[in-house]
Amino acid sequence: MSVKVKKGNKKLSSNMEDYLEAIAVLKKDRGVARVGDISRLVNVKKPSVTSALSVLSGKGLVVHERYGYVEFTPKGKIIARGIKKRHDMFVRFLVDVLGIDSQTAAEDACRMEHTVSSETFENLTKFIEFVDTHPDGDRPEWLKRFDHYSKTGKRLKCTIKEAGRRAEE
Amino acid sequence: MSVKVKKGNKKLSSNMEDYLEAIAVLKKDRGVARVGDISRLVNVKKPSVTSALSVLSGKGLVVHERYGYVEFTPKGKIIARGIKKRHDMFVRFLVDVLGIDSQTAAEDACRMEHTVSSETFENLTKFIEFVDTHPDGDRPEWLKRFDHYSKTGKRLKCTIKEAGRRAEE
DNA sequence: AAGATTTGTTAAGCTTCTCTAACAAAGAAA
DNA sequence: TTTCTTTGTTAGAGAAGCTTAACAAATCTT
Repeated sequence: MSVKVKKGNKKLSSNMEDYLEAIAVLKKDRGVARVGDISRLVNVKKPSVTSALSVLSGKGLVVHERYGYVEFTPKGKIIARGIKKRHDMFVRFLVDVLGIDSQTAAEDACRMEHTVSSETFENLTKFIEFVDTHPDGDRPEWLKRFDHYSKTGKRLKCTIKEAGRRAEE
Repeated sequence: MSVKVKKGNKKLSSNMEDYLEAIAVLKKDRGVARVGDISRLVNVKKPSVTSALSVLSGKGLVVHERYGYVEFTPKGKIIARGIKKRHDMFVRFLVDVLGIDSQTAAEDACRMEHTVSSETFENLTKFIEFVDTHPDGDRPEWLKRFDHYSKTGKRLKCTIKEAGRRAEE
């Protein structure tokens, strides 16, 4: 016989993901997460936070007693960690590869992080790893070429060093 | 003295962008866009399309008379073109760079395309250009290295040709 | 042309998420 | 402790978008 209780096992909306993420950030930065801080971070009014918390609570992701701090359940903590991972990954891609300024990157990441399939997430992660763990020097040669292409619209046919020498002429 | 008519100049919601995009696709593929086809493409019921069309109509982006085909206004056509550009660019990135299968890439692109800032869009466009207009051969050497890294988790320290030779051993 | 089928619209209602206004609890200060 | 201030909650309402059910127009068939 089937269970009647709402399981709340559906996928989270991106709004709810935002709340979870904000809570994670606050707990990390200040130790505790309070309604007012969440509302500031997510950029909504406090009543919206209260109602979001009751939703998340219903899904078994946070614990929140009236007028108290917000805590994660173990399940909530795991999900929040996953969200943060995706977020950071996007920021890294936008900043490290595309050269977006970190302010804009953070904003874009906040929106993009809710939309990717796990395939894309995985491959993008690998891509960033590939870039960031590059052996020779901080930044791969080809990315330096991209930087140049991005700035000037022109391809470098030679190495950066040669280009540097030329530029000095 | 200020105009009282609703100008409808606000930014489009991503839902409305989806409708515009669907209309563009249909007009391109079949010459005309009808409510039923749009509803299938966007994956909503027909009444949702009808009401979306009245919104888009109110914003001066489409023309739609009862029981008739849907047409773009000049303004609508321009906007739809922009949306399609972003969409295609994402698909190219996901497929050409990350190696996502085109089915998943299309789905992801549909969601991601609504979320990027113009900075990110521009830089991502440049990045794709940089990749796709690579001079020597179809695919840049470093991307081949990424493909390998992605598949095996191991970096190639040598050229692909050498790796190929090794693999044959 | 008459009826049957397909296609589109209207009406009404639900869900999610937001807001403002008003109130209640907690904490700080007197 | 009584009052003031800050913080949080409740209630009520509204925007967007979606759905189903019922109806109307258009099109196809014969």
